[in-house]
Amino acid sequence: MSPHTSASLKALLNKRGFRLTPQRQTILYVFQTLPQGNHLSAEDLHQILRRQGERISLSTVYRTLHLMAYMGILRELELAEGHKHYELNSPYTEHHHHLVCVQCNQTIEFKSDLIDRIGTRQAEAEGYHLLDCQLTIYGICPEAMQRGWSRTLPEGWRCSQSQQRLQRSDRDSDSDMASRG
Amino acid sequence: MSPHTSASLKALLNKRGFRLTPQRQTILYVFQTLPQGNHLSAEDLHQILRRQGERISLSTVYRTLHLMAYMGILRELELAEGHKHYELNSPYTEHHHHLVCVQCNQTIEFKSDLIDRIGTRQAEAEGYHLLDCQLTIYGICPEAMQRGWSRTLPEGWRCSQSQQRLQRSDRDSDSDMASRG
DNA sequence: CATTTATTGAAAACCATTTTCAATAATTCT
DNA sequence: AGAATTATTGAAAATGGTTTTCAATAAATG
Ligand SMILES: [Mn+2]
Ligand SMILES: [Mn+2]
Ligand SMILES: [Zn+2]
Ligand SMILES: [Zn+2]
Repeated sequence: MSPHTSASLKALLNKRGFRLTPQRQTILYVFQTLPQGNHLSAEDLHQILRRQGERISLSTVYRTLHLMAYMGILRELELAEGHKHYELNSPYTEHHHHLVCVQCNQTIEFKSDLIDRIGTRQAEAEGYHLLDCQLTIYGICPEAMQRGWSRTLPEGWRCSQSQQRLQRSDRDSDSDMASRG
Repeated sequence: MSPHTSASLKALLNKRGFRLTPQRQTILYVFQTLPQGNHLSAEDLHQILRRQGERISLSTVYRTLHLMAYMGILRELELAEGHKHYELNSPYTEHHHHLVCVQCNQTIEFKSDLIDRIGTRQAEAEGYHLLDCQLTIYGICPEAMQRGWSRTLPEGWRCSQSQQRLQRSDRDSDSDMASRG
């Protein structure tokens, strides 16, 4: 599907009583020209904007992200600890899922119609109006493992979600765990 | 698989240099006796504890949640805006996924070996050490829709993530959007 | 062009979570 | 068992991402 033009964005906004502002146009443009596979936090976006000479306040960045996620233009993702990430939503970008390293936050995208179908079916089955479905796989990337990241999980464990940030006292055995995401 | 006893928990902790404390035992017990399908935030857990007469500080609650998630005893979930939720992890609870209403936060669990298999395969394919994979489906529950929650997404849209909390000014058309998760 | 009212930026407020630090207590070591 | 070691705790302060406030500005509408 074709990306939004100023006109189509304006129409979309006005239809709901919102207004087209230069700030919103600029922010959408950042996402539209962002290489596939990039995911921006509010702070990321704010940095990019000021690097481009735009002077859009952080408040407006947050407000615009919310607005566009609400309108379905952006998709909100929980990829890292502490802050959300955003990307263009389908159908402007193909719907996909994420595999993310809890150590270094490297993120790999992958598609799966099967998962999308399961998500759709499940929502239907419960009478829900589907908004989004995202399979997020958490793991440790090969590089992080080489870098000495070990996790001996209790025997029998099949799937266990990791956590950064334990107490300071963990420097010995799991030294890099204390690092911030 | 059998749940943790004080002894097995102690062994698990000591193996990594952690210690068994009454607080940790108590917190694990709360999760073990929690009805399937319940998901606790740090604050939830803290409330339950003090209702039970236990006087465990909120700091310790947070620390214990992190520790147990790190050890794979608990699973960390992103079900609502603003705070994480925790539940017993597999294999003590069967691995499953979630369908959640972005309006009222009602959460429905469902199993899917197919998804688990896709997650496992995908992690393997990239050489990742798998920690967890969770399909989270966001939608609007039937009750919320009846309650007048509408969302006309742009035509062609297939999957779009919703957002609470827009500007104050949205009271008119989407009045209940401003409510907190 | 005038009117209405959504939007913006700057600063302050918020609030879930984390950290600090001194006191306490679980483990380990005689 | 008792002493030594050091992980853990609670209370309070700090943090940091996000939200709100509010007066000024500027889209939209007619
Ligand atoms: Mn993506
Ligand atoms: Mn669950
Ligand atoms: Zn990594
Ligand atoms: Zn609902």
